[in-house]
Amino acid sequence: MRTLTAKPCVTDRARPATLADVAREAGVSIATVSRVLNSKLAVPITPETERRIREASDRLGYRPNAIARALATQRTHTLALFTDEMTDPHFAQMLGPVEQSLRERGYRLAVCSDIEGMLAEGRVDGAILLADPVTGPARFGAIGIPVAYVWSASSACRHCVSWNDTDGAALAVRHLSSLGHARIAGLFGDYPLDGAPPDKVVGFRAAAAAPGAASREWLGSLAPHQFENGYMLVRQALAEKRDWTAIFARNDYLALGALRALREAGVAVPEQVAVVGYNDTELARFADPPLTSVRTPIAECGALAAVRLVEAIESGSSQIVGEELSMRLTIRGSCGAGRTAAE
Amino acid sequence: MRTLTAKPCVTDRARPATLADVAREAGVSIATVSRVLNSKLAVPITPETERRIREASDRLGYRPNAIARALATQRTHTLALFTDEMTDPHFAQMLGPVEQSLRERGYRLAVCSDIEGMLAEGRVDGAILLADPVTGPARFGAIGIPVAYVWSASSACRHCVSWNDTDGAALAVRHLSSLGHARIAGLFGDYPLDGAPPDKVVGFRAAAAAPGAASREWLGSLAPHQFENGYMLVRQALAEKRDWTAIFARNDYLALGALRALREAGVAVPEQVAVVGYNDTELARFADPPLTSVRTPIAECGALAAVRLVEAIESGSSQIVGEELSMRLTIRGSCGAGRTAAE
DNA sequence: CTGAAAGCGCTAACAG
DNA sequence: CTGTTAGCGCTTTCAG
Repeated sequence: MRTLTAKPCVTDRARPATLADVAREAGVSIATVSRVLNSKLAVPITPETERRIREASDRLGYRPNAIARALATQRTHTLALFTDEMTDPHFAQMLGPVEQSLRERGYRLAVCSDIEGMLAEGRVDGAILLADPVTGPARFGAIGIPVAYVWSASSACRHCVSWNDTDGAALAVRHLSSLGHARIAGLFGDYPLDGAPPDKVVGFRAAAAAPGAASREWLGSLAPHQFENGYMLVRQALAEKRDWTAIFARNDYLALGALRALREAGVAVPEQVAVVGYNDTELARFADPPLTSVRTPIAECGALAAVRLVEAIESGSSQIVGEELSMRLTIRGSCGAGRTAAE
Repeated sequence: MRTLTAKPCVTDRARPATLADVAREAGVSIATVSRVLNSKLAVPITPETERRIREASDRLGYRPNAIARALATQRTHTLALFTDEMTDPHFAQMLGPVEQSLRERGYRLAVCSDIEGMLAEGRVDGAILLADPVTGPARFGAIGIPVAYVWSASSACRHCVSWNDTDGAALAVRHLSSLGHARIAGLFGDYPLDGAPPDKVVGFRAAAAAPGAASREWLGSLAPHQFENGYMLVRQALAEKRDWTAIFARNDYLALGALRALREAGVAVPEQVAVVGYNDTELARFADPPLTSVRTPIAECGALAAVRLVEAIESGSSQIVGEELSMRLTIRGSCGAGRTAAE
């Protein structure tokens, strides 16, 4: 019985073949084998020698040992991906693209929720950090390897491939305005009130401050989970006078909670109240009505960060050049676009 | 200004301190440093020597180089996690637990959608494969390192930490039966009709074949995406006589599509038709009505696979001992439990 | 064009 | 109790 993989593996001993094995088999030195098999052939090689080596290599099923190579070259061809939110659907959007982007360039991906260690242990050549580039350095310490932050940034910053939540919120609000909504509620739920307000709040306020507009914000934590919290906050708001016609939610969970509260109260979406969410997760797509949601370019940012990091590493520079990718709005049923003349 | 991380890093040179640096600084041999810092102190050390070494180590901010250690010990302390479905919410359930489980044991996680290479390059000590243990070996070839499959298996198999989709489907159907449903539809959508039917279909058929019961199956691909397909299939079924009172869907996407079609047709869930999904993803939790869904223990399987793999690696055995974890049903509103006397 | 030899940073006998 | 000495498997001068 043959195995179905291509790799011939005549020698079935446990230990995989090494350069020395191939060299012995081909009757040449280990240096020559290394040149033929791994260097870019900057050095000329006799065709006959090369043939013998390749044959021997195939026969033994030789595969270079990445660890040994890494030790010799001081390059692991591995990047770390750090996040606190391993199970967040927003994060899930980027994992695949990052891994693929790296693989295409001959790199591998190590994911970790504990970046300290990883970085100092020489296991990776660089790191993609899903973390705030402002507070990150204090948290991760001086990192000896190139890093790329992937995060929302109000202004493009040097090591960061970013999107802009201020823009994102404004995009949503302007869209609602263009649909005729003048009284828009911001559903923000719970966030630390000390310190500067989050970007989304800033963007919301700026865009909702248009002439003739009246905005309000729903804050606080009525329930531990975002969905329930959104539900409770909107329910509470519905108990009062409904002098608002649209809701902008800080994320899809809150928006879904709002949708639930509205339906329960018999308020039609989008006819009576329009709703826009944030992050454009799968939840938005399958909500009923389908949720219009602000789409962050997190996947594209991740892939771009990966590319930039590889470039930086291979060019020997210790910093990546940042870039801000633009936000988009995924329009579905919950905002009522397509039902009015506007936009 | 001080950095906020604990690691003192007095020497700000680019290259991190090595064992040799510490040895020189402490005036001892490199072997002694290695003993003090890394071995389990099986060998007794003079307290004074140890103190000097630890001081020197701290002063230089020494961190052992994982690559060099891996080369010397032939152990990378890294496991690979392979999956084809990097962005699947079902997969997302396991990523966090696996990473954490490994981290607690001093291992790291490399995710990859291309396992070949990874395995042969000596980068990892073992691999968790989200793949069918029956077809996997042919696909991945003879793998030289311990692997743990994580998958649904009809019968417990040696290298597999599994759950059982046959049981899962039966669990859902029996639950519906216990609620009084005798005519249950299986919403399976598209699956290859050559070869043996999928476990869920088998489980459905077995459980739905109870005396007095009448089951039917909705198959086919009316739309490319599962959600739309579920929607279309149910819509089509609704156009005919509705002689069924419950739907068991092969996954949450299909179930959500069903929910949409039912609502659109004015059929009340769960009053007129009960619906049960599969995988218990976030989508189920936030559906309206909240979707009762079969919960696979994929996260627990992943974590257990990680543990077993570490055990196998550290005990030198090349195979893990498999185990089957049991299925559960997460009961929410869509099945109508709690509204009837039954169960 | 090819081989010998010196590491990469660390571990693990083996002496002393 | 501590130091010396081989490697782990590969890359990379430097000779020839």
